[in-house]
Amino acid sequence: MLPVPSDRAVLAALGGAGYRLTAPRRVVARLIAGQRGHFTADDLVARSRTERLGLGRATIFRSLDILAGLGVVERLDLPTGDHAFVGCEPDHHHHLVCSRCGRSTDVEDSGLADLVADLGRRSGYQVETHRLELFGVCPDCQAGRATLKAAG
Amino acid sequence: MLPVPSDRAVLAALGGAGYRLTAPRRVVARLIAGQRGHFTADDLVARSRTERLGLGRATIFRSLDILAGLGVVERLDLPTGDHAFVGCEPDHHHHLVCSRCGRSTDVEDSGLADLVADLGRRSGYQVETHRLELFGVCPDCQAGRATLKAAG
DNA sequence: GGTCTATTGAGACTGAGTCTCGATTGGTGG
DNA sequence: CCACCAATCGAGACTCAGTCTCAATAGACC
Repeated sequence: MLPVPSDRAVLAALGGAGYRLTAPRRVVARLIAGQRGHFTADDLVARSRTERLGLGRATIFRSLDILAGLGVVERLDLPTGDHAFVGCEPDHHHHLVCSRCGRSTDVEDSGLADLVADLGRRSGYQVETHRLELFGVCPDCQAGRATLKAAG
Repeated sequence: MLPVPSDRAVLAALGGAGYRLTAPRRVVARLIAGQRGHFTADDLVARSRTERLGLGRATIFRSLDILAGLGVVERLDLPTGDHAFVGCEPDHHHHLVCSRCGRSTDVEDSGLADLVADLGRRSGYQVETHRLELFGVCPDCQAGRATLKAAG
């Protein structure tokens, strides 16, 4: 149940939206598919450098921008203040992020929608968007089966 | 019901925690107390400059750091990705932020704690912290009584 | 294969936030 | 009221994420 999209899924999303399937974008897709948990733009830049993939800094940021727009990855604000991304399914949901290994799990809205509607009603605000982020320790890490953040 | 702490409250929090009540910190307290909605560190830097308050950049960042630690202000991640702060009461709660005027309202946990506990139970995660941010249009702005973000 | 336009990469640039370090000052004891 | 000393300050250098520009490149479609 890893929320990591395959590189094919990433490319399909790009193609479906009318973006060109360029060589650099294929590489980015592969990098994202290789991420187990959340990752920063700079993680990808670093991998691109160490693995001599030849991706430009700007290209990585641009690609992530597009993919975030398509909902293939989602922006995440870590408690540290860092900006990160996670690969995910493109519908509205929230993230439960492991503070140890970085792996994240999608969480469906369940009762939250009601709660948000209720808060809106009581406050008089016309709520447009909301964001719920949960941070904790995943079952594997609790069990000591610590899966490292580093990906293949 | 503005969640803006008075400058006295800010100073009391500092003093109570053993921090010195220096002249620059009094100025920062006054600036924060004068903010109606959320504000960035740079907003304060800018006001300090235009009003010739003589605050150093580092001092403002340091003060905000301390105050965030004390719970007098809270860090906020705007949907734009910017980092901002809001003055607030120092207990656990969440923010409902007006996307038009920037004013924010504290929201108590109500049903959220249960929801979070439930999500934790179902996912197997041991949830440590969570963050809920709501963005929408406040009653005043809906009514056209647009209160500008700029403060006194 | 040729064309046309989206895309790319290098690198300059911006702006937030941090760090250093000598100068200053609040708070306390005398 | 004054002196003392650690906490704090400000200036400015620095770092690092993210953006922008622009000439060169390369998908997609014919």
